[in-house]
Amino acid sequence: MPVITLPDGSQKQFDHPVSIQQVAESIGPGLAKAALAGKVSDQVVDTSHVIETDAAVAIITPKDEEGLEVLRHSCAHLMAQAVQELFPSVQVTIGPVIEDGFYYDFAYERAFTPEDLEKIETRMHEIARRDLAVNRSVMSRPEAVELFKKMGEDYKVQILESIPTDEDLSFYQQGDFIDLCRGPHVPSTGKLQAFKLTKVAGAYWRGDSRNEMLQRIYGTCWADKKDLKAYLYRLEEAEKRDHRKLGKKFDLFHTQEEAPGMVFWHPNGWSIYQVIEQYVRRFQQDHGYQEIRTPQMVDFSLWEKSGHADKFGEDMFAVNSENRLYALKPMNCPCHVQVFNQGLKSYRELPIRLAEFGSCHRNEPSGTLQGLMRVRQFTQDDAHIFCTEEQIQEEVIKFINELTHVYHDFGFDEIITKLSTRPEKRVGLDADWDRAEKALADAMEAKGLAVEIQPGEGAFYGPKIEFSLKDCLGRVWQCGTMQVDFSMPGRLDAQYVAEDGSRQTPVMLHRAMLGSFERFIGILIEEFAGDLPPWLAPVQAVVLNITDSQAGYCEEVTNTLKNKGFRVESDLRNEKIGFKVREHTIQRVPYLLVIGDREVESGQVAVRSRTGDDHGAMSLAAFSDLLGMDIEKKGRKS
RNA sequence: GCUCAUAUAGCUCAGUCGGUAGAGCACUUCCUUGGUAAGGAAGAGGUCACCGGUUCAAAUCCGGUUAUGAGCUCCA
Repeated sequence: MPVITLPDGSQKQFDHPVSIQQVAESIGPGLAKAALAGKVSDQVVDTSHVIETDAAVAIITPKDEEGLEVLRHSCAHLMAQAVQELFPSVQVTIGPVIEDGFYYDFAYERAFTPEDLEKIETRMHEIARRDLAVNRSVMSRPEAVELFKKMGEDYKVQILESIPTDEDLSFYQQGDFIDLCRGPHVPSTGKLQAFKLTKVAGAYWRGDSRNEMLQRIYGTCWADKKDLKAYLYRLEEAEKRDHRKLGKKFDLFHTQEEAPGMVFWHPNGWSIYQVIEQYVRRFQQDHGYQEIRTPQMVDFSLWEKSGHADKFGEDMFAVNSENRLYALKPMNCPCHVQVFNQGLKSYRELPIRLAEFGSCHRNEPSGTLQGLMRVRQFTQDDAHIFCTEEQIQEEVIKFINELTHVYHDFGFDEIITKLSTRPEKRVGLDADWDRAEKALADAMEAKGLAVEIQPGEGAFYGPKIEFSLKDCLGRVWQCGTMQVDFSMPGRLDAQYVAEDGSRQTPVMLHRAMLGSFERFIGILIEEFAGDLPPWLAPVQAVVLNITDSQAGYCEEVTNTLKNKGFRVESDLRNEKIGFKVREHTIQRVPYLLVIGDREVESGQVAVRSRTGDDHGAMSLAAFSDLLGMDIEKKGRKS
């Protein structure tokens, strides 16, 4: 005789065991129709789940986050069923829910084409209209193995074999389609209405590149058609902010076939780059760093000594000259150790913080290149901090403070922070790894950051904190990093004289705030959709004349502002003012200064912003203050 | 690196059944001197990514290469 407690606190008593569906019906027909699943003591279950004892129960509908997940998961099954109906020889593997949708991996003798996707989607709608009941059943492992062997589903058999023998397995069947699945699922296929298949791509079986490649079909699924439409619209809008598109539109940079993964910066793009570099240079000077510059390429033996040749030798650009093998530096650390090694260092000097805007080359696999986000030549705002073990935590906390400040100046408040721990292939003693990981975790905790661990994702020489940002499509890119390294200083013979006169090996902290200028600028462009704040904008204001007669005054105004350090241009073309306003507005120039006879006479400028706001006529001094204040604010959202 | 897709004028794109390429914008010249998101006219501009094959004939069909895009793997 279960007593059901609902989320609003009300209770219902039943004199027999009840299913979630029955509970929903007892509340109302609308809810019964909308019910996708239930929640019993925080566990999501099918609507057919029967409750026998007192419990807290919630009915899950498409409006709930969990409901959406159930829909998406069921949609993956719906797709698998459609694919098997259309392509009977296909083998199904796995089909999980992802952000905004789902995918399912299939093994098939050929790749699916865009036309196949259309057919599959059409078939999915047909199956949904059949409104097949989705039934859960339980089998023992041997039964399940036999079933899938009979069906010729070799991949499913492999999955089953990796599940412990004693566990009972749940299955979901809709029509002729049956799949191994933990569930829960919608009660019937008719609940699936608003979905769309978005793309097909290859994916390795079990995520291992040594395995065969499967066909992965991605789809999206929503509570209703309105939400689906809104999602597709959001995607379209996001694509308009793509830094590669905006890079062309604003004439920032280009790449070309002769230099894959390397950037040709145009004047506008280089202006952004320079402003950022000067900002970071100044910031680091103010925070105890010394800037250095090290060679672009060094003898291969140094990379052998540092351990990089061993792990990344293939991915370095080699330069063979006069019978000597060099490598373009793929990173700056070994070079920084060389600078540290010059002269005898005392413990009194530590920490020593050496910074370099280091240009690096890495021969990244061709398929991984992506706009400015993943390139073969990039420049890091790199620095290495040589310190004692006792100083690690303080330095890490100092760095987190600095990074947060800098990101805030660029308008980023949402930083994804993760701790990556020891990988399988690594150098150094486990005891060192223990201490290094702890030092980073402790510093994160001290700064109130959630310590989310990515096991095995650390560098081969040490663990790291990763600071990541999202691009316009929500893809996460690592930017900042803080890495503890107990091994490289020793390998490269770095030493200092300790208090007791003994020689000690310093700890080296590798850190970058922005990561690479290329990636950071790419994200910056997408974050602001090209509307860069005035302190970063390549051109901060354009001075426009109405007719030729004001040309002289316009140039005077432009020069005055340039002399104050602003980035200002004049546009004296023989075009109508509306045309010029439109052009520079599209180019997202923060301010337009319009000058006609009225302004010449009063010695003022008429100020208009790129948002279309009319600031009216003002003196040049007043405009300088206005722009100056904007620049002072940086990217901060006021 | 792997799977799939794509590559036509500076940019965005069209190009049917295989018959030597087209639009808008941008560019150049001329007219226009106009007060806050497109004034008008004329002109120039392409070895259809590259290499090879099929064909009387290839932007178009086939193969390869390169680059780009999406996803996977990787990422010091």
